[in-house]
Amino acid sequence: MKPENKNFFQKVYEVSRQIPFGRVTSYGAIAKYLGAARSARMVGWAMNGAGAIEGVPAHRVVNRKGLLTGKHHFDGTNLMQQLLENEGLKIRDNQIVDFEKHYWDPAKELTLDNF
DNA sequence: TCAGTGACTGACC
DNA sequence: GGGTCAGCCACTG
Repeated sequence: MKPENKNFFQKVYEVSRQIPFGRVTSYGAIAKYLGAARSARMVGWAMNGAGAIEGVPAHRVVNRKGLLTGKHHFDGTNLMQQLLENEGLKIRDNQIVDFEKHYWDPAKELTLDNF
């Protein structure tokens, strides 16, 4: 099974599922990893449906500034923040504190061999 | 069918 | 150094 055989959305879910506990990544990082760096919006759109899929931690995916731009898509107003705080992350003003330290780059720490 | 919108990003002025 | 613009493509009315 090669990644080319999977839909873009499906690949986004596969990558998201492998985000380590307490780590976060960005939409662009996933998009770039999938070979569609300019389609970060599609990653965000994919996350819109990721909430309905078990095992896909959409709350660990934020924009490249570490800003929780998608928090309103969660049930609770601050559910996304609570989930991140539950993983040891600190949120301040809808933004992840020390985002760089918790940043997880799939292109560096993940290989397509896993697919 | 067409146009508008969106959980983004990089380039340009 | 900040604000603006274009590209990306699926979904909706």
